[in-house]
Amino acid sequence: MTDKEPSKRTRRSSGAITLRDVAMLAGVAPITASRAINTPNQVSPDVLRKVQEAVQRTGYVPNRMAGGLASSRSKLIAAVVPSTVVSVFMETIESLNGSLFDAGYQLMLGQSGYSAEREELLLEAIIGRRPDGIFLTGILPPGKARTRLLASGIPVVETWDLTPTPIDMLIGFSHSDIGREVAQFLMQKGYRQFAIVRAEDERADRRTLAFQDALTSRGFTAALEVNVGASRSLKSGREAMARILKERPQVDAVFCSSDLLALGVMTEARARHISVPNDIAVMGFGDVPFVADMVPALTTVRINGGLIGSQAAGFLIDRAEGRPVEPRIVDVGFSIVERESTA
Amino acid sequence: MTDKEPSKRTRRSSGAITLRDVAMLAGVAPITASRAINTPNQVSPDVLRKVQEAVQRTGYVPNRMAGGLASSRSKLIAAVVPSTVVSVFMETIESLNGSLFDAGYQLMLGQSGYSAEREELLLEAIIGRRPDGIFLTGILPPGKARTRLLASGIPVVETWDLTPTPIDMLIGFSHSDIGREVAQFLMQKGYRQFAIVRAEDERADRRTLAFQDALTSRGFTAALEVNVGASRSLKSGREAMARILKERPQVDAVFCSSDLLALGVMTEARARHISVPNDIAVMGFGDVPFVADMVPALTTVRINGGLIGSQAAGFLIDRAEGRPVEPRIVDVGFSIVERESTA
DNA sequence: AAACCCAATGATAGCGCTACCATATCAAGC
DNA sequence: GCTTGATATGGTAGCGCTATCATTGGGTTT
Repeated sequence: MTDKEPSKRTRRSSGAITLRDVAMLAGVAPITASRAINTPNQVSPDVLRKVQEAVQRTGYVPNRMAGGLASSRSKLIAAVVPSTVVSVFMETIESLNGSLFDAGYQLMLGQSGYSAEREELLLEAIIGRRPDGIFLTGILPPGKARTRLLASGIPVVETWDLTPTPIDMLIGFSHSDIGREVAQFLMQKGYRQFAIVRAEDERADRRTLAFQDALTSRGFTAALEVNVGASRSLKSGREAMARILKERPQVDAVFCSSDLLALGVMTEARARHISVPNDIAVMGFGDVPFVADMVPALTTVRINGGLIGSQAAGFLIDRAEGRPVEPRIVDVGFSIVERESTA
Repeated sequence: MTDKEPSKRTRRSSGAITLRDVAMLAGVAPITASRAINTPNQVSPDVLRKVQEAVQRTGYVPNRMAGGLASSRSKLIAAVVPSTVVSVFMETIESLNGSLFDAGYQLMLGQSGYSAEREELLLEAIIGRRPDGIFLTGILPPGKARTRLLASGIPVVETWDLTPTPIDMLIGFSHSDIGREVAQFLMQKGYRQFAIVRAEDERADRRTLAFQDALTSRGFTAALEVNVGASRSLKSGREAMARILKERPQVDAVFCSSDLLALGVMTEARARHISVPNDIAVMGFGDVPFVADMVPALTTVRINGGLIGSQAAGFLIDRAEGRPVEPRIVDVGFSIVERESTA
């Protein structure tokens, strides 16, 4: 019970093994132990061995908070995803996380889509961690958040969209192009009367607009537009289909804002013994894994979400390590996957 | 170009506004500014106002790495989720993240399910951040990782399962109970010949075992078991159904390891003009949002994933803030949601 | 042989914050 | 008046690590 005995765990110290302990055990200075761990080719084989042994023996795990503070490099990347469980983004996040992990970075998750006040808190929480980069699902419109982010100086990738004025870096695709090309695809297939089922969402706006433009500029009647609001559920797809059949029964092709909505449209059609694609064609957006194997298999727009994630990781890591990224805007494009729901 | 001018951004310093800057502007000591920000009721109204003004004017955001290092409290929680995109867990993660955020904690994401070597690296990465708690999707079997985690002293919640020997805290439900109750439910409905479609997964094992036990103990023939391996896709559900129809066409009820597999089974049935539930009943597991609105609507086992997440957040926060958690094992149960796919 | 270089190691001084202890002030209690 | 105690503020010393600048002791070079 003497004070001499250094009883480790005080209120101040966490009591965990530190670099100092390892260095002592290995008989070298702390800084040398640090080098042995972080830049092993800067130390002699002998020192390396001794330090590695000490690490093994003690179970030492470097404290990344301390390291980050000292080096101003947190090795953390923050990702902001919408709060609605949209599995389309999962592929991206997974691939992002995987690529980051391989490079020794960790992912911190933030959810957007609540109140403006919470959005502000989220930004604060993110900046407070001093991440080496920020991944945004979508693009950030001008406003306080954007200004704040810009001021923070942290590298940012916006994704899933294209704009000539990104905050910093951008990896996405053109929603207008999608709207136009889907319209062209359907017209070319011989469909004449269109409907569009869409969520309340700025990107869906642009797809819709381009879709309509392509239609009317070729002399077609504008598509019947059904806005399902915030809910992107299968159920809203069914309800939308019911409305389409009531308001404009002659419709022969429906373009949906998401695969789930398309699934709802097909479900409602089936419930009413309307054949897809014989009576009506259906297209989705997203190409979630299971739509390929449904009956009928869904024709949809495929986005390579994994590519967006890994590419974003690459950009963010490059910037974090001081390498410039050029060009900063990448269009990963999209593809129309033709299956059975369009004949 | 004089050295006198403190040109801020050196290689050493990040150049960002620090607490010191804020304190100077407010005319108080750094420690007082710290209190004004973190424990405002410990300072006078006058000081509070001055500090808040200074924070506003400078756009100061506290550096959480520095704070964490000084206080040994990172306000970080690490969550480990399986790498396969399984949307069942998303609800949990979202709710976990939301609850944590409200309490001022951030979520760090780690993906498991790769190699053992990567698992080790993941654990290292997590411990290196000194999180105040760790959330595990599933339970951790005895082994190096478990030992390591235990040794780290970090509070851990395991979830989605029940075991009498958790690492620390546990929030889950009994897979055996599910297998048994589903069997009882189906038997009581009058079904006689069963099949079970399952993924290669230890938890599915236990559901299957209990399902079979319940069957045979009541004198029924054991269910035909189709193991779809690691792939939980709709496609494997279809293939499984094809096998069932070939190997044991008299089957009148199929219990699936996931809703997606059930969807596959129903899809294959429909493709072959076999009616669900008239010719064959189908049950899923998970109750993902859209299965309620399909035709026929899927009877399934519902897990309250959101509850698991918020409950876990509560536990972790309590422990992080020094409050004991008792009891440490919580069974959140499950419910069988009866819909149209079982008549 | 003097000058130089380079690889390996170490000492020092922070990074930006908070725990801990010290001090100052003032009202209440006797 | 003097102790007591509560409240408000400040000083100091780290948290565990790395940037930066020495220092050492061989080799090379001409």
